[in-house]
Amino acid sequence: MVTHDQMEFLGGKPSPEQYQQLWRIFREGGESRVARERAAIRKFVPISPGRPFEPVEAGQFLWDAANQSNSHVASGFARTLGDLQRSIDKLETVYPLDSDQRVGFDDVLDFKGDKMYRATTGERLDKVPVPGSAAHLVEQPRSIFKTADPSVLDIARWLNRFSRAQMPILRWGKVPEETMVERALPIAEDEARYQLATNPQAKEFYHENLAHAEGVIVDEIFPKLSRPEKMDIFKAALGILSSRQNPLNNLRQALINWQHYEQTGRFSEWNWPTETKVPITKQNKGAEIGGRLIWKDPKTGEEMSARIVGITGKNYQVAKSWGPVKLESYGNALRMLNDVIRTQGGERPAAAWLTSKHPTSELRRYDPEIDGPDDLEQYGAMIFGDKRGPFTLNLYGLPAEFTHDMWINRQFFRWMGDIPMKETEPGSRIYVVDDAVKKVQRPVVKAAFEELATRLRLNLMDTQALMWDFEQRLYNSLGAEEEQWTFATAARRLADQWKKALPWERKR
DNA sequence: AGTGTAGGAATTGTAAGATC
DNA sequence: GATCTTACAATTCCTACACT
Repeated sequence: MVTHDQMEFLGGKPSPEQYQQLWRIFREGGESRVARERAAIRKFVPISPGRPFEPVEAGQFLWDAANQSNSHVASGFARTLGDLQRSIDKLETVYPLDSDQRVGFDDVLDFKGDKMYRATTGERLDKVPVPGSAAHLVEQPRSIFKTADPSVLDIARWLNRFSRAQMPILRWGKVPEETMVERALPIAEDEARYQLATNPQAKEFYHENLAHAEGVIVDEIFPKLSRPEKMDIFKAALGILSSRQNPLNNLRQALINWQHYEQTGRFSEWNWPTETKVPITKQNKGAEIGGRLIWKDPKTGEEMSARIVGITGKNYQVAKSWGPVKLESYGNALRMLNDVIRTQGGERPAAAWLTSKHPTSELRRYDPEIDGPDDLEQYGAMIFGDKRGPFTLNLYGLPAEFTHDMWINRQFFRWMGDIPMKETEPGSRIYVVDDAVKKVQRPVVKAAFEELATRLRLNLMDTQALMWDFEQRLYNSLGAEEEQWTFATAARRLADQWKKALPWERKR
């Protein structure tokens, strides 16, 4: 879909080349769709069999149509270029494009025999790209958007368009899973090989970055973490607290909880520095542990809110969650970690248990809800969940596991031409959905990356690191400014703060 | 009635960027 | 410089609904 920014990019009256682009989109679409759609397009373009088209003329017609200076549009099909584009997009969802030669809005290619040219510039392109591969987009950063910092939404929409122009959309549930994996692989391989040629160190990034962060933590914050079994337990807490947190907050909360662990021998299920007491009164009497308590701060009159984590004689004990997801989301997993340390008989055996495989029935001792047949062997850390489990295993350097992060989702569904978006309310702002990847989709994405890893002769973790870096380069080359925290930069920042005061003691 | 799936609500501290 | 806005390295829990 063409955004307002893109419309502005066209800069009022398009150049002949841009008319030509416009025309190509309509012409190629028109030839590859069913008659009904072709008829709709002919409303805009006065072509008839036998009449040779003039691309510039046709583009001019489209532009006029978009600007309402043409009677064909008076019937109300489209009023602006954006409307026109939305209509095309709608048609595309009804009548999927054939996987023919159509390419992106601003990237029309000409083929003469097996030779390829960029239609806009006439530039000869040596390599015929794999349809859907975005490698050449990273190679040649371009100004697609007029604003300096297009939103992720703008870019995701443009990327959907880029993919759909070259291949049919593959929607989850509409096509077999194998089809999606087959689609993904050639594109993935092309993009991965581009990465290996241009930024091969990306695959080691994850490991080296983490090693650096560990060094800073041990040297400047908690020297006791130099003991491997303690670092292993710390990493489990780090993994659990990663939900919806960037590395800075993730590491900060893990360090704060480690303080609690060193003092009490267990991790706090809630953000303990926020713990406070609220007197039980007639009005708030009868609330139970786990419930939400809302009260007014007696000093400031400010409305406060927290979860009840305990009840003593006269007071409710209340606290907040470790992060932006529900208190239990972190709390349940931290309780499991405490249980593992206790029942396995200490830090060293607990770490060994988390990093080795056991039948699902044994994992159910800690997490009764975990999926899988009783005798399926899974890593102990999988009790922390589908995302946090593999993430924790990656922190341990176990390369066999797959972490489902938002970049992997964006990338995989870009290959399908269907980066998901949603409206929070009808008519309201649309967001790129980075979350809510269904459980059933995960094995499919994982299968594609496993096969990719095999083809590249890399392990899964390095493959992920490589592709994660590619997707970020792609978004950045299209104008996103995705600041990326890493554990190393987070550790540096936190160590500096540590010297001044413990973070939770700093004045807000 | 039971099972499986999809999708929405709830959860909330931080800091960069925008605006005053 | 102060204050406000926005979005975030998403998950778990719950409910509605389709299907058996």
